[in-house]
Amino acid sequence: MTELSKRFNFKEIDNKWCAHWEDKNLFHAQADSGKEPYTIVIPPPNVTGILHMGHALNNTLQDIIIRYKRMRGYEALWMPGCDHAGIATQNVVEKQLAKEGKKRQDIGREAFLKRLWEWKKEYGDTIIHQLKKLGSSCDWPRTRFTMDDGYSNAVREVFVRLYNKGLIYRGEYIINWCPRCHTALSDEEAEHHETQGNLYYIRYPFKDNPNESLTVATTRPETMLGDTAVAVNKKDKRYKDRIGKTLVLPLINREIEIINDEFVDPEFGTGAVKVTPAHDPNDFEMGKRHDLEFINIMHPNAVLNDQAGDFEGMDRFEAREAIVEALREAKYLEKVEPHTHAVGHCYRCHTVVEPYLSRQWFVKMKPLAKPAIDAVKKGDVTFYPKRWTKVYMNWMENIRDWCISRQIWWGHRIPVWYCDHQECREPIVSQTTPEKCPHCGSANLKQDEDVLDTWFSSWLWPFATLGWPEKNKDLKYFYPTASLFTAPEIIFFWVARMIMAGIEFMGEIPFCDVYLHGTVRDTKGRKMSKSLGNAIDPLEIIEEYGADALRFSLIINSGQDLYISKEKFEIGRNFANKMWNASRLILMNTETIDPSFCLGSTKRIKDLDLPSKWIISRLYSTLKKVSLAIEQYRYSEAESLIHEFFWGNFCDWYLEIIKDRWDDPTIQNIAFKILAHSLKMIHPFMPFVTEEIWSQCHKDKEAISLQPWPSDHKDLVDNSTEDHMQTVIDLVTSLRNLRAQWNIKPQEKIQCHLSSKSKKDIELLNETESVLKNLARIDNLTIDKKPIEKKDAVAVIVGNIKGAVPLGDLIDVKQEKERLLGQISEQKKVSSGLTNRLKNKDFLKKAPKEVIDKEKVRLESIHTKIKELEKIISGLKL
RNA sequence: GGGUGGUUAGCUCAGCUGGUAGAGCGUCGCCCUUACAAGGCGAAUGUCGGGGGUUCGAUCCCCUCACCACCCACCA
Repeated sequence: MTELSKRFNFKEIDNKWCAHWEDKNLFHAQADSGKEPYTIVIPPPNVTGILHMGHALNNTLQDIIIRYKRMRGYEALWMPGCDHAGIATQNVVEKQLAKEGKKRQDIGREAFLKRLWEWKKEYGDTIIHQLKKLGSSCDWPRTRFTMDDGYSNAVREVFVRLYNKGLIYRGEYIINWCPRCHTALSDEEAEHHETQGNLYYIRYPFKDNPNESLTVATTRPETMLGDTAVAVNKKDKRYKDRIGKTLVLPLINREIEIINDEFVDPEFGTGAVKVTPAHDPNDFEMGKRHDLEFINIMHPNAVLNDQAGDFEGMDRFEAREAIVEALREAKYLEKVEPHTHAVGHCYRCHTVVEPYLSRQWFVKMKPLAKPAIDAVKKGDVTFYPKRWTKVYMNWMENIRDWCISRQIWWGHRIPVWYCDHQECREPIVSQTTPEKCPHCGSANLKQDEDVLDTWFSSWLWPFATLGWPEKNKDLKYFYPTASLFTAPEIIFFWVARMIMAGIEFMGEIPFCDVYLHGTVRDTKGRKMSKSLGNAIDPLEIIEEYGADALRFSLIINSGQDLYISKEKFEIGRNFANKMWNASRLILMNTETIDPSFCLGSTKRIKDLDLPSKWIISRLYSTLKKVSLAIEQYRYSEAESLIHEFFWGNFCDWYLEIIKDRWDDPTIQNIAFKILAHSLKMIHPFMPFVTEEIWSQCHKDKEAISLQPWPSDHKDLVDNSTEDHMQTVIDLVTSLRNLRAQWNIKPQEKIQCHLSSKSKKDIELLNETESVLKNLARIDNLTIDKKPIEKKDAVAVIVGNIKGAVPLGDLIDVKQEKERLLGQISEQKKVSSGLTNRLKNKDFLKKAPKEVIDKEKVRLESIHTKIKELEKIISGLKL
């Protein structure tokens, strides 16, 4: 038929099909198709840079299911897009700017945003391009961005709705402040790392008796400058009568009171806590409880301010050392102990965050969390693997309010305006830019400078991408989505919040299944990252091995976390090449293909030879298992099944067996059809090779991407056929082993007599005579019911060929008998154990029915096995 | 401090409801047999982390210990 090149030239093919799919807009899904919808939304990659291996994995998983569902006849929509990634993207552009020696303030908000949009254009396009190279079958014309016009509209709508519902409020609280990014961070954005620090013990002298003092312990001594009390627990006998006394704060001589608070743990440190309400979340709470003064000692860049006395102008860590030194000199420092504790770091720039008092916008989360907890409890949303349910629940049940304002420029500006009139205190919260103040009518309004947390837009992704708040047919048809594929890292950031938003704004969960995949790591188990320099660039792998190889290799390794090195991609490359060459063989030998030929014609099946029946049965049993595995998100297993079938069964055995039978049109048709079905089955995993081969052998047909998934044929799955063929395979293997053991050259043929006691076996041997001859390279094969003499044979197989005993010499019947007797006594032991159990009343009472039935079946099978063995023994001739 | 996952062949991992251990890579033989050397055929290698328990039988279930990894947490 067609001449294909000897090696699979993936570069050419990848590009060809990439372009083809896009030109034909093959993956566009429409609301009025009349089919059942199947929707997934992409976890929008950040426009910070290029795709990494984690994205490759994530998107391959999604592409597999969406291609599969499309072939299954669903109106399959995969919504693509990117996330503006507020702080992250602003950071990279600021870095770029820094190279020119500028700060964002130097060029102003407008110019800075312009640069960000330029960046977004470039990197957004790159990311989409890379997704395409990976083979992702997204609905490209629908591509969305979390800051495009319609989307911004959705964000404002949500803000206004929540505000009006009383779920958004503004307040002064301790938040996580990144002194480098100059912005508030949510609790989730502060990453806690175990850090080696010190516990400093400091003496605070009493006012009325400076010779006496009370010792407090702290990890951040510099915050003492903002202390406005010392707290002890009244249950603590040591300090009970000190409550209410006054201390003098060293270095700055402020008078502070000793207060009682339940929070204090007498066991920790000295049992006395310095209270810094403006610089610690717990102290903040205590400060409110006791009406203490809040003294802010730092500028937003973590440099000490005028409250710091002599230390003004020092950076916080510089000040720490200086203060410790000063305390030491003044003999206030009692001791320093090493102490490891969890310190919060900015998730974007890894700067140590500072608990900082600041006025921010928050979302009240408890009311939103409740229905989202119920949805998971009820099973409306299911996590895969199951264990993540607990992680989700744990967070949701202890959820805290969400700080959503960020002091950066890149993002959705908070839709709040303030009137410059002193009396108009109420902020004006509005969908659209208000003309004038509703209270005083002044047109002098100023919009809030801050922008919203990135996730405040991302959490709307499943419906905002479909046009919400507009009520259109897309939204109605495609929402809710079916499944979400993402990394466990963002279960709180994103997954949980999407569930809450979906229920709150759509009245319905946003997705039914959440599949959390592993993290891609290097072979040492470290996370792949640019900064570590251990990242493997997916594009490089695509260049070197092909997109199919990348996809296949990633998925087959994807049970848990993936430990990836470059060599791991060979398995995919080799498999793609194998498919290519098997197809080449078939295409070279199939001149006369009957287009109406169908594997499923039962009439013909009966007359086929064993290997053909076998490969058809194997195809359909594999197909069934693969479908099930895909539906259950067990993709690596699906690939193993495919690999085993296509390579291990079809190529290694079937194609070898039919090698000299290509002139038979039935054989041609079978081989061709098996290939065609295999291509369909493999297509979701390796779209490029399969598309190319398909196009080579189905010139008149549409792309394989649009072909229906092969239908099930339960009637063609035949276990006994598979068993029989397995017997033949075992026999051939045994004979091959013998050849190897005896050092018989491959070219050399051997003579062989085969014999069996079983009539069925003899039939099987007769039926597969040519297979045996060819594959085991046997000349003069004779099949005899009787054991034969040594001088006539090189290999003798006696007994039931299922447990064939290949021997170079005439079989030692005595030895064989002993072996079998051993087996029998082993089986009898088990049988008596089982019998005892089945008589045991306790067991019968306690065990569930299925267990008892299973044991009964088991016992029965043991009995028949014993009988079989006995039969074989009686048949052994001495 | 709480939680989760892991510990199986030299390496990376399968092993779904308990029944005498599997794959890929690597290693070692023999083959350039015209689909494929990115290939074929064959071989070797495991007290299934330690200890205990349940069972006729445990890699699998229960307890316990050890180690590794990750997540969460306001003990200053």
